[in-house]
Amino acid sequence: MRKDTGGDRDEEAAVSPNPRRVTSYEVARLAGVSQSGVSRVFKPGASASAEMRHRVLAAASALGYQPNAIARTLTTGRSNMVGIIISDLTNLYFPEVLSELAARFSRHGKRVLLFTLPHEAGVDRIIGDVVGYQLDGIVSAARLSADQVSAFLSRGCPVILYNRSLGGVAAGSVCCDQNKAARRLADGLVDTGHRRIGFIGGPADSTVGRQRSDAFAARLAERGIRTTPFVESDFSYAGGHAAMLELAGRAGSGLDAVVCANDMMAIGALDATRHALGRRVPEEMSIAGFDGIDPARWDSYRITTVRQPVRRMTEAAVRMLLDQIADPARPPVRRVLPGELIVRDTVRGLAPSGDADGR
Amino acid sequence: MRKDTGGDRDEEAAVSPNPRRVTSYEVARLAGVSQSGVSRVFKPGASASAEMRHRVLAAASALGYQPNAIARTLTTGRSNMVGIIISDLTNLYFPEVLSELAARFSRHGKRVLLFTLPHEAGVDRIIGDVVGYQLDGIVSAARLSADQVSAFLSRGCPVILYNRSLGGVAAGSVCCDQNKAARRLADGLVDTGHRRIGFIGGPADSTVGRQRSDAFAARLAERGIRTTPFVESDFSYAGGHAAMLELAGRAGSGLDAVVCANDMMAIGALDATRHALGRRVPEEMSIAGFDGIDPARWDSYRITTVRQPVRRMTEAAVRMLLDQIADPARPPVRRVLPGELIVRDTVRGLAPSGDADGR
DNA sequence: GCATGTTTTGCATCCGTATGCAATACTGCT
DNA sequence: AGCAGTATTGCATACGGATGCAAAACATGC
Repeated sequence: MRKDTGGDRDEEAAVSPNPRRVTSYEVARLAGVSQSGVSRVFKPGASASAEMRHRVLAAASALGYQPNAIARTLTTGRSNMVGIIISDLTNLYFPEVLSELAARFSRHGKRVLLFTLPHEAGVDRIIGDVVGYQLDGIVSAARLSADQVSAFLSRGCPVILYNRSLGGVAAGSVCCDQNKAARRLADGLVDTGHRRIGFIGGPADSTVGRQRSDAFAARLAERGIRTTPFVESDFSYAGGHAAMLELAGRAGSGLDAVVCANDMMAIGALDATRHALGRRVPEEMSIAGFDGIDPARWDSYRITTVRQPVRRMTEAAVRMLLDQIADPARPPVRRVLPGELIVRDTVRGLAPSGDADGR
Repeated sequence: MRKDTGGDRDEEAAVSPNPRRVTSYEVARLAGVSQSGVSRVFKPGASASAEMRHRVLAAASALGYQPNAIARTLTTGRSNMVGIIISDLTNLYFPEVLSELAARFSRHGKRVLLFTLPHEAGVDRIIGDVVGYQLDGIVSAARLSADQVSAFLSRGCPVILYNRSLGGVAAGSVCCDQNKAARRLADGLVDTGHRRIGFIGGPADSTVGRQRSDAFAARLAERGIRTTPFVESDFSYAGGHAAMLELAGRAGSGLDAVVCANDMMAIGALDATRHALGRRVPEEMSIAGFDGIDPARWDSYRITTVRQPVRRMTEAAVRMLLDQIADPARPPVRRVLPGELIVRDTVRGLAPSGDADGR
C-alpha cells in the first residue's frame, strides 16, 4: 500500500550513538497517517481534524519529532532567519541595539544571523550568505554603499537601514533626527556663556557623524560662533581621548567646551580632560556627546548627551522588516524618530532637566 | 575570486522584477554539463577536470549563480552555522566575548546564529532550533543545566561551555582559573592592611560568581580574616551600586575594601562609593573586580581586577568546537586558562605591576 | 593495437517538508 | 435515504544540491 522506504531493518539499535533525525515519515507511520498529514498538523494555518492533530502530536512527542527547518526553508523559500549587520561591537552603542533587535526578532519567531564587519569589505560575503541561506531580511547598522544595498534588494531580500538612509535605494530606514536636539545643545552652550567650542567628529565617511557635526556647527554659526576647532576621530574611547588631547594642544587654554559625535568619544574626552589634562568638568571644560549609551549615565560621567530612542528605533526597525517580509510589494518606509537632549552634569551652567532619565 | 554579478547583464531580462534564484541546473545547461558536474565544481574536494571547472565557473558567473546553502545543508547534514548563546549583552563582558567569537567563526567559514536569553527558560526553543536548523555546534556563555546540555549533545550537536563547566556531561569547556589570581588579590589586600573586606557576589546560581567568591573568601580565611560581609547581586552596574550602599549601611564605617564578582558591579560599587557615599577610592575604600572588561580600564576607574584572557579563551573555544565538528568521536576537551591579577589604582597600597595592560 | 588502470562524467536517487489536486469522509437538509 | 457542499486526507511531486555507482574517457604499459 505504501512504499515504505526501507524502515525496518536494523532499526532497533536502542540508544544508538548515532542520533538519527526523526522525520515526518516516522511520525506518520506511528500515528497511522500520511506524511502530509504530519506536515499539515505542524503548519499553523492548515486543515486537520482534531483526531489527526491529536494522534500526530502524540506520535511526535513520543518520538521527539522536531520539524526540519532546513527542509521547510527549501520548499517555502522562507528561512525565518534575518541577518543583522553590525560594524563594531566595541562601540557600546551597538550592543544595546543588537540586544534589543535580537530580543524583538526572537519574540517574533525570527532567528538572528549576526554579521560583524571588523575589517570592512566583508559585505560581499554577506551578500552571498543572504542568497545562500535565503535570509528573510536584513537590518544593517553598518555603513553600506547604495550598490551593496541594491545587491540585497535585487536578491529579494528586504533591507532596513538603521541609523542611516540612502538616496535612490528602495530600502526602509529608521533614523534619528538629532538636528533639533543638536541645535538645542548648541544653544544651551552658547546661552551659558561658552564661546570657544570644539568638536570631535566621527570618521569622514560616517553619515551620522557628519549629520551631528553639521547640525551642531550650523547652529553655532547662526549664533555667531564661527571657529569651531574640529578633530576627526573614530567613535572609540581611545579615539576620543586622543582627540581631546590634540584639541587641547591645538586650541590652547581658550577651549570652553567640546562636543563629541558619540558618547564613547565623549567618555574618552572627559577622561582625558580630567585625568590627562587635569582640568575640571564642567567647571573648566564642558563636554557633551550623542547616543545616550548606558555608561554615559554612570556616576563618574553623567554626560549631557543627545539620546537616541533605541527602544523605539529598534521596535520600528523590526516592525518594518517584518512588514516588508510579509508583503514585499509594500513600498519601503523611512521612519525618523526625534533625538532628545538629556541634560546631565557635564555642561557648565546647564541645569539638568526634570527628566527622570528613563528610557 | 569571481565577482561582479552585475557587470554584463544583457543576458535577457535585464532588471527582472522577479529575483528568481539561479540553480545548478541552469548553470549546467549553459555550461553544457550535467548538474552533478556543477555540484562537483563547487565542492572543494571533488574531482573535476580543468576544462569542466572552467566552463562551469564561466557559466556560473555569467548567471550570478550562488550555491544554495539550504539545499546543501539538507543533503550533507552540515549547515555551517553555529549557535552562540549569550545570556545578557548589557553585562559588557559579553559583547567583548561575542565580538571575538563572531569574528573568529566568520574567519573559519561558520555563520553565527545568536541566541540571547533575556528571561530564562528560552533554552527549549534553542534546542528546537538546533535540531531544526541543523546547527553544527554551540558555544554557550549562559547558564545551562546538565540536562539542557545533554539535550544538545544527544541531538548530535557538540557544545562548548564558555566560562563554566558541568560534571557528567560530554561537553567541551573553556574556563578561566581565577583561583590563583583571586588568592593573590586576597593576599594583596591583607598585606596592605585591609582588614574588613566585603564581597559583592553574583546571583546564587552562577558558578563563576560562586568560584570567585569562594576562592577569595577561602584565602581570606587562611589569612585569618573570617568575617566577610557578603551581598548577593546581579552582575550589573546598578546591582553593584545598590549592593555597595547596602554593604556600607550594614558594615558601617569599618569597611576597608569591597571585592566584586565582576567588573560591572565593581564599577557600580566604585561609583556608589565615590558619588553616593562620598568616600575616596582607594584612600578610604579599596575596590576590585573580575573580568577585565574595557571600561574597567577607563581613566575614571582604573580598577584592579582579575582579568580573563578573552582572546585566548575565545580562540580556544572556537578551535575546540571546530575540532568537535570535524570529528564528533573525539572526546571533548576541558581547557583552563589562568586569570591574571591586573593591579591598577583602586586598591590602597597596592602598586601597579609593571604590566603594560595589554591584552 | 589491445588490455589494464585511473580519472571524469552523467544518471538516478536521496535529503525532509510543503502543497496542488483528486479522492474520501463528513455535515446538514429535504 | 439521498444529495449537495464542505472539511480532511493521501498521493505525487517539487524544492536545489550531494553522491554512490557505473559508463565513458583518458592514460599507461607492453
